[in-house]
Amino acid sequence: MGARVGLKDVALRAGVSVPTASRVLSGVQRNVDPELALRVRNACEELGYKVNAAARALRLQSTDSLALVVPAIANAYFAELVSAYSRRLDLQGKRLVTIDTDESPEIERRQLGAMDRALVDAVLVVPAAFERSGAAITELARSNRVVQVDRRARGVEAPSVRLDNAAGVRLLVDHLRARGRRSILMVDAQEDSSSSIERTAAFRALAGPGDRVLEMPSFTVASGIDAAKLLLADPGDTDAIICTADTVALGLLTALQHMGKRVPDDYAIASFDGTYISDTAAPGLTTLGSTAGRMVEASLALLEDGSGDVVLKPDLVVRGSSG
Amino acid sequence: MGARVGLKDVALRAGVSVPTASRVLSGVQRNVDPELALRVRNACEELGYKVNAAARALRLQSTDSLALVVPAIANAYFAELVSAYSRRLDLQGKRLVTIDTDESPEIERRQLGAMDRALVDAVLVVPAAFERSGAAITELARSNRVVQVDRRARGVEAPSVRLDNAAGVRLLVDHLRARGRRSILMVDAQEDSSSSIERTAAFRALAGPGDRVLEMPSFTVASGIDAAKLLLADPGDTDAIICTADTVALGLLTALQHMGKRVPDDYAIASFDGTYISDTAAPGLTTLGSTAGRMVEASLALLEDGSGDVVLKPDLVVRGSSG
DNA sequence: CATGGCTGGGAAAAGCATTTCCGAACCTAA
DNA sequence: TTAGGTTCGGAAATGCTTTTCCCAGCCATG
Repeated sequence: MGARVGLKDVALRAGVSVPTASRVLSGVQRNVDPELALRVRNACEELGYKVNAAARALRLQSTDSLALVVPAIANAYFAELVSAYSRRLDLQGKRLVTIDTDESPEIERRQLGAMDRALVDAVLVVPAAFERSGAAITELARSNRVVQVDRRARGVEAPSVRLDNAAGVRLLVDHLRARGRRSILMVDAQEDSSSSIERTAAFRALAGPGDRVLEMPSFTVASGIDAAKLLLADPGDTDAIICTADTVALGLLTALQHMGKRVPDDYAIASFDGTYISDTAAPGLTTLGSTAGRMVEASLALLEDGSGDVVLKPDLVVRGSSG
Repeated sequence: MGARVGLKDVALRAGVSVPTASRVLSGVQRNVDPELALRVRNACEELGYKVNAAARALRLQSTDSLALVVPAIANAYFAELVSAYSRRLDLQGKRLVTIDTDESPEIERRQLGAMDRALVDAVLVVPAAFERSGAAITELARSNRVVQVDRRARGVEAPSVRLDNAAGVRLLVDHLRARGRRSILMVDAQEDSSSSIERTAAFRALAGPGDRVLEMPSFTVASGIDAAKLLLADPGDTDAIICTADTVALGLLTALQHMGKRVPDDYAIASFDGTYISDTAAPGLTTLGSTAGRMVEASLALLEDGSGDVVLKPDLVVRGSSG
């Protein structure tokens, strides 16, 4: 709405030159008479002037915003990641724009393709798939700074921050075995993602004869409920469960309880993300600690200094679900 | 990274003029020789050309993206709203950027202030607070198209889409009373928001002597758990509970069950949002049906045609939690 | 052969803010 | 009074794409 007002309109109204008005508004190359500065600011107010972000971005080759591309905002783990970035960047006076790819490499490709260096200064991306996300990310990395967060994609040069998933699996498996569990079921989802690939591979490497893996379609509470039904339909010797996401663990936990099973007595449960869910479930979920804060810091540092991968060591948070 | 390649570099390499290259890439004002078009496209490929979004936005006065400003992405209700918009706009070839204000009018003000017409074509905003969000939204509406979604702010002219909260409250209260419940507790949060104001007001207008309202700080599972503790510390005659958010209802439901109460026998529970949570909880939560889809459609229609408010009629979805 | 109708090229403007260059004006200190 | 410093204004360049204007070819049809 409204007649577009440009900086020259402001300058005209304030009775100053355009360079002077610009000096007043956008920092300082030279001192400006406070009287003139006031007139400029008043003129802005009266005319409702807002700097044109596109023109500014074009000239400055920078916006003060970063993009965060996540596969599923409805997953509590990513929602917490978004919040962590958002709060952190707000403190720096930067903005975060979040984009949801719905775990689809096609949507991801379209979104990344539209995101060149002009709209955001950098892109933090959680690749949807290990195999099929690489091309679009590599392409984007030609024209923009990119950091892969939490997951990565094959063949991409852009730096990454991620959890040491193998170490995480080891921590959980060792913990459950130390609690006397003999037969562990890993409930995973989104098996195309790098984190799932790493976790299931690590689990299989450690697994004994009674251990098995169950793949679900998505990281949702509903998947957890379905997993509980599948488990009880074919219980085997299973006495412990590792979920690769808190949302799945929550569904599994409540479904098992409603089907008359006791946790941790009948089934010990442990999970990966350390979201609010693990704290609020009853009993509390044994998980790996939340890495959101460290991921945020590490990825922002990578944006500054450049290359290399950061692999975060997990730590174990023991709660009631594992006995 | 890489030397910036502009359209003129592409034109040079393809051996055509800049206008011709532009014609090939960005639609059609005139027919172009297929042979030339191919040369242009090859040149783009070889040079890794990406159109500069800032320059394009500056010239065209439009980007193909909308902003959605939500108060708390971690709230399942808003997460589902984000997903719904995201999928819907992807079909139209548009992009959605999501911004989280953490329920803070200050963060909201900063974010909205930076969002002028150049970066996004329109802004869909869920105002954090009824009283304190108005100024920033009105200001933004001077230079950009704005629609208020789900909540609204006092004194803002921008059109809005929202639920008929009074009707929703009536539906839930009547349902619980029809099930024989005499004494209803409404558990609310984020009381500064317009939806909370409307819901609590409608509830108080219908309330009898045994009915009461409990205000919690946030729409989280943790708040639901805390509410359960508060309730059991002062049970009164309460035999039914209305939660103004599914996340709160989930925490409340599981906490009550773990404290030895039966749902719906001891407490009937009903909730507002119709998120996946209401489906997956056990027992299922009686709620109002999800309005995400209708909100998305109505708000996008408002962006096209202009003004007026849309108030959506709620419908009741009965599940096990209310008996 | 001539007139239209296409299509491509070159030049240029528009979109808007930022920044530099230089000249003009003014003030202070020697 | 003069040399030196400070500050503002005007003009112009830069960032890049899109679009218009007009001219020059080329083919086809009358």
